[in-house]
Amino acid sequence: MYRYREIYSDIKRDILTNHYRAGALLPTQEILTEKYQVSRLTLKKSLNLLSDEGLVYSKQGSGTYVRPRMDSQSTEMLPLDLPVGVTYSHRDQKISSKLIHFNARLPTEIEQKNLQILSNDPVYEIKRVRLINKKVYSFEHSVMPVSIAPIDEKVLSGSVYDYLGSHANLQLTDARRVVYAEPANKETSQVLEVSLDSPIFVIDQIAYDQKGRAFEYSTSRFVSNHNKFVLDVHLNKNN
Amino acid sequence: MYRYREIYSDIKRDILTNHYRAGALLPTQEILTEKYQVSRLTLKKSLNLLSDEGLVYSKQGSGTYVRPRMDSQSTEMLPLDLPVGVTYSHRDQKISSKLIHFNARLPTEIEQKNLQILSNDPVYEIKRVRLINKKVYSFEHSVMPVSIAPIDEKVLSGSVYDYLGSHANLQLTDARRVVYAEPANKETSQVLEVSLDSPIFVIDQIAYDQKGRAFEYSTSRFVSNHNKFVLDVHLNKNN
DNA sequence: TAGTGGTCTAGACCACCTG
DNA sequence: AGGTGGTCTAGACCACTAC
Repeated sequence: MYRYREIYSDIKRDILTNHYRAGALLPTQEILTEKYQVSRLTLKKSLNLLSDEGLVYSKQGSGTYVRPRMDSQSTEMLPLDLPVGVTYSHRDQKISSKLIHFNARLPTEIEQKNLQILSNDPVYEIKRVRLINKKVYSFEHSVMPVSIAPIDEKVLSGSVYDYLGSHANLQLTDARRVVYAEPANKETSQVLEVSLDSPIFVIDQIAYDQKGRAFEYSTSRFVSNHNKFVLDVHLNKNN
Repeated sequence: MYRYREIYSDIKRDILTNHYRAGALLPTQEILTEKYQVSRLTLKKSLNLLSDEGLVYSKQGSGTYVRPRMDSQSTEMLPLDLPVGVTYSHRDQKISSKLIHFNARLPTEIEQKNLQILSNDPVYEIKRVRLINKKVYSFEHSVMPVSIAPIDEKVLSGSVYDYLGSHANLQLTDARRVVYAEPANKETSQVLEVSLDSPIFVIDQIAYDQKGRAFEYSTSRFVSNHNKFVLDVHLNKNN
């Protein structure tokens, strides 16, 4: 592994274990370069990572300070800046999927636009209910160009992202998410087992792979109040 | 201005104006260092900024590629990773506030925890309706320690963040946001002029200043469907 | 005035991709 | 094997803060 990553992890651990106290000054960059036996630039790269994460902030001419830590996020909340795929979020829980609908068809105009495909490029349409410990969790409607990779019902019982990673050398690296609230329609209320018109939290997502191709357009619906999403925002990045 | 920022802007402009086409290779770092007459490290810093923004991606041993551009976001959507303050989002629209409630009191337990204050540190409690072009837009309930800065009704007619920036040398640099959907209660439905139990999009926010102090705890409620929020996610940062 | 962080250089070596 | 990007160094100068 890289040196600046090691140093980053080392200092981060020292902060999280209160070895460096909140609000206190970190040692000067000169002292830290001696401690870790690296050049100042390498050390600075480590500090920049910490700064991007919001753990420290530097003031020119003064020093680098440890930020008071935000409360660690409650386990009930899911990070909004990670894949919606339940697989990644609840590692110790039993995730399963129930396939509601699976077929191929031609794309709608909106889908053509979002997936950057032509009107005669076929797409898969998939509707799944996601369950955690056999309890209904979300209702996911996704559309994927057939040209990306062949899909069958077996794949859909697990994580599609994992499958695409190992079989199509395709990784989710960027996503545009649009979030909003809406009343449950008939289908949603049935599937999520809530009453009609009750508030639903919706995440629309366009997923892009490492080369910037849009490969999935999906809408995920969550029962309100059961599910909250957390997002840590860092403005004023040094860059 | 810094050199790496200039180069970053220059290349970004070239990408956005299609001077460098989507999917195409950028010139090699060596050629670019000659073009801009800088060291490779400086150039690399510029490319890293572009990479963090998702405009390009680099493959070791191969080159740096221009990512196909995502659709520019619709004007109807507000970015979720910028201050909720309407002021920043709708620059060309007429923003106003209607003060519903303003007082000082002692904090609840939750507020003590979120704002990292003691039970006898007084807080301001503010309820405002935000309007765009005189149309109801959001209902904002915020709590702020009195110790941060003196507030009066005049300040509350404009942007509190602007006021804190100029009068208390305090800048919003980090925030933790929790988003979810809920049914409108009596107060919310009255203020936002919607029916009881209709879906409301909620953003809870803890705002931190440049030194990591929590200075505001707020809940903003938006009428569903009128308001959608967009978030661009970039995973796999090089770091 | 002294000390600190921010930027920048020229050059080196390594890891990876493509012929 | 050659070319590319990723990392790292030692040293320099500048900008800002604090005293």
